[in-house]
Amino acid sequence: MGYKFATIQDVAKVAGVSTATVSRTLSKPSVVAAGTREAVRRAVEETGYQVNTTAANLRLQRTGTVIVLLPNIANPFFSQILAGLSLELSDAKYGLLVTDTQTGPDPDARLAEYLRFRRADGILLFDGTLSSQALDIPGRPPLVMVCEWMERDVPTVRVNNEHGAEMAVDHLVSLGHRSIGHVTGPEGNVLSASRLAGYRTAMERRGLPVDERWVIDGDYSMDSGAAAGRRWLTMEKRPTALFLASDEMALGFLGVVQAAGVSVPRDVSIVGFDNIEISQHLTPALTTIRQPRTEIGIRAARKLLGLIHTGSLTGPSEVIEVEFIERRSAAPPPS
Amino acid sequence: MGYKFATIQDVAKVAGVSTATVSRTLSKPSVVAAGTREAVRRAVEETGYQVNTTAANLRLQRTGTVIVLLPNIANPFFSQILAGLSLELSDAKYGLLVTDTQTGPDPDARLAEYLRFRRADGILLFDGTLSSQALDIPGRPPLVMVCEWMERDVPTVRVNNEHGAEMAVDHLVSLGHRSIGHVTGPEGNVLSASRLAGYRTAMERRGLPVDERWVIDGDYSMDSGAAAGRRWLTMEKRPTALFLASDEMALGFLGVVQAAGVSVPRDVSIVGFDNIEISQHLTPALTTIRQPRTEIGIRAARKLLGLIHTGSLTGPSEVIEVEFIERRSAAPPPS
DNA sequence: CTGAAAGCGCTAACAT
DNA sequence: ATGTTAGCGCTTTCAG
Repeated sequence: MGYKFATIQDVAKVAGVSTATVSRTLSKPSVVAAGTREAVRRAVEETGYQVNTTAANLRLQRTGTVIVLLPNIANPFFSQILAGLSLELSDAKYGLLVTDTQTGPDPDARLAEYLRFRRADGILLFDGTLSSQALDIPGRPPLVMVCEWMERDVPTVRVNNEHGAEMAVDHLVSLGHRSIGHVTGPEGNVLSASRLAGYRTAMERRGLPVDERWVIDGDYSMDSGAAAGRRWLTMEKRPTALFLASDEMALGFLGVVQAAGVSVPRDVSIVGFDNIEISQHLTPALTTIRQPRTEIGIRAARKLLGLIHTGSLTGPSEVIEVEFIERRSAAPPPS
Repeated sequence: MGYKFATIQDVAKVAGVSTATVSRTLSKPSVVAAGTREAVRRAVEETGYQVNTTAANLRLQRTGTVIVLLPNIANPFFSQILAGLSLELSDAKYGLLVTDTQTGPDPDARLAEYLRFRRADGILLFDGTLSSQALDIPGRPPLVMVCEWMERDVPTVRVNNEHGAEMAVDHLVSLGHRSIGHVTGPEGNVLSASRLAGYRTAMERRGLPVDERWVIDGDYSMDSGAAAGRRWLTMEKRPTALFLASDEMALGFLGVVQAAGVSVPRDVSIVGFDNIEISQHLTPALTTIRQPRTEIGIRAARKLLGLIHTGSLTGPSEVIEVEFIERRSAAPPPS
């Protein structure tokens, strides 16, 4: 505190020019004479001048920051996406304001509140539980939904969940499985729904019946995966393979059935979704569907920057492809 | 874009008072008459006024944001700390500007660059590789080092690593182990050093010799844990137990030795450090040392807010206690 | 090519 | 208790 930063005035004085010239030299060097430019450059050096972003932003009627609304900051799934975002946004000189919708009031109120006292130039929304009308705020900045989506013309960056699910099931089928179960994500979630849809589509396409008892409710968490494992153990007619809608659930499942003396993949095959970091280190290493998280972050950031630039609130959506990763948790069914 | 936000002038006009009164009503309501206060309140409602933080910050000579410098945003270990930070800082109406030191130039340059064009009111530093002189920037805001620390009077919030290591080793000793190995964190890191020191202290205190071949280099990653596992498998005189400086390494270790047909904890006992989320779901569930991450975040945020408030750059450091968590990966040695 | 000057929206002396 | 006013530091017309 108490330290006085050099201002553009100081630079102007030292360089013997006006503040306008200093400002121009810094933002559009081409329009000032080479000699002046050089004098300003020296003065900047001498004074140690650093632009005051707050003042510039006030003048330019912008904030220089982008808000990221996450359902839960603590979820590691988001951290890598965040890395991608950060990369792209800091290149564009935007700050990343991270907050989560879990603490405090509901997402709608949260978004409104956040917009209230901290205007941002753009919003990246990872929370699918936000209601459609929460977006009808006059003067709201452009927004991109990431991973989630809603019934509304909101620009979205997401992953091809259906295709991922189909690849998972196809793999199991090609190994010879005919009774294939599915552990779902939380109900009412578009991601869960599309993974489930992909599962059904693939089964149908291969002419395989789906026994509804094989479709087990989950919520992406390890605990729900463990519960699914206990459920599977008590079934009288167990499916020989399962596609689980998240790696975390696969982990929970694996722990429970292995503890019960079941061998994976000898006795049961499993395929997860996400390719979280631990998956490759499990025993057996988990066969899964990779979501390119850093790329999701980068693409989302670019899309938002584009909207900010053009000042538009709507735009096309992007679907990013997923990748099937074969490891050791799926094998032919026991004969 | 194009949308015009209500300003304090608009509110003043509607309420029939001056802008100063509006401002006062909003920040120090007690000093304005009840009637006026009510009129302003109504005018705010009517106009939909929201304070422009940028303007307020410019006027108040502050930025309203805190920078968080992480070595690697994508590391899930930090995400929960981030959640704690976010909680505390958003209560205090501070924004959280997250960036990582891994992308781009070295941490020193990174810090300098960040301070240059985006002044913050405070810094939370999680990167121990920053050099001491990088902090000697005139006018630099207060800074708190989190988890890491350095030879310098910088306020720090960290965890009692020595004690955690000692508890881990003590537990193994009390189970009857006498040959106990250690897999270290990366070299030159204060955390690694203090966990190693705790290990040596505990061994010495119990009168147990440390065979230097039992001290295996690691770097916290699963891969290095797996390497340690392979190393352990080839030893002619294997230690019956290991304390690993991170849960991730314990995971890697576990995968490798289990794949080789070794049973944990029957054939070898292991204790990790961190209590990452998966640890409780492993088979066997991992005995470990818990770091209270949310609390670390909260305490760090509070300390920084305190410094910002008092305008001081130095202050006492805090050490947060860790907790021993007994699960199933450690048992008496094979007889 | 450069300078003068207005003004972004707000807060805090200072005056009443 | 309230109003007047200066000014935070910057960018950008508009003149010259």
